Amino acid sequence: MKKIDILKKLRSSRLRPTKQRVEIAKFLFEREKTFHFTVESLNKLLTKKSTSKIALATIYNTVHAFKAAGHLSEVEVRGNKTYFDTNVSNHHHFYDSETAELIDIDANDIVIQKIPKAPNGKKIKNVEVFINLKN
Amino acid sequence: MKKIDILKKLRSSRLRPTKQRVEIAKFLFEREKTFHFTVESLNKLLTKKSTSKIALATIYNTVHAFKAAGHLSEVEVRGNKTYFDTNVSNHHHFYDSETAELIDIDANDIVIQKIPKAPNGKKIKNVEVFINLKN
DNA sequence: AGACTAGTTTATAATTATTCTAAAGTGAAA
DNA sequence: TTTCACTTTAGAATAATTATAAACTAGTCT
Ligand SMILES: [Mn+2]
Ligand SMILES: [Mn+2]
Ligand SMILES: [Zn+2]
Ligand SMILES: [Zn+2]
Repeated sequence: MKKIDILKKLRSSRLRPTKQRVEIAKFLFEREKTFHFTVESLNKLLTKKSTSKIALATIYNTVHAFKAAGHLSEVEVRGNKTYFDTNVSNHHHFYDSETAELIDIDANDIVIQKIPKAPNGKKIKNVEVFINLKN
Repeated sequence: MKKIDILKKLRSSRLRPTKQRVEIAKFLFEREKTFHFTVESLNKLLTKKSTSKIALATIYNTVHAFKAAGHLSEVEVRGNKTYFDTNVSNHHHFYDSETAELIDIDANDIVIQKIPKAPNGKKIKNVEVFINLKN
């Protein structure tokens, strides 16, 4: 994804392409593979990479704005930190608790044969599978 | 589960059956159905139910001790609070984000037909399925 | 360009969940 | 009963996140 696309991406979701947002968006979206991160880890990586430092509150704001715009998804894993995911399609995860690392599993690589019906008055929104790993 | 069993349960895991532990254990384990809770919700329910109040730190200590002893499991759900579960067998969950409620799904009620193999050098510890609900 | 304004960033304070500390209390072994 | 390792407790500390409010800025309007 090139810079012009980053600007389009931001503008199309009514997010002003500020210096900070562009820098964060480039870091997050200009890559081939899915990126899983916490606000803390993103902050560290951005600090290392760039000269201008972005306030932690801005990283929180930006990540939440990107999530609200559908550019990021939130992943639930064990622990008290919130994980985000640049892969916003329906997919699953390996979770390696040794390294606290997530690895994507394509939705097609897991086939569920039997599934219970939703409780009365409720519908199934989506199904998430976590495969916990050990050594 | 009767009181005598509670005492056995505690003693068998080398946990002294103190007044607080017995009270919490009775509240958690003397019930038919699975109970899902956070430390905060447990604290509120215990405060409402009982006359003697138990310190929050004790509830944290006790819940962690019960978990370490295998009497409780921890469930990962969206949100920043840790959820615990009196069902320690391998099972799955519905998650109702409207009510922040978990509902058990028996392991046999979900059959997975196709599953990817674990990354190199890793093994599959277990598979957890979350079925997110909507109205 | 210059002024305007709503949206944004930032440092800092506040909040929430959880863990730590260390002093007082207690179960149970001897 | 005495003893002591284990437990409880109030309160402090830490960690993650959100709120506040003042300063800044992108885009619009002349
Ligand atoms: Mn969580
Ligand atoms: Mn937290
Ligand atoms: Zn992912
Ligand atoms: Zn359960």
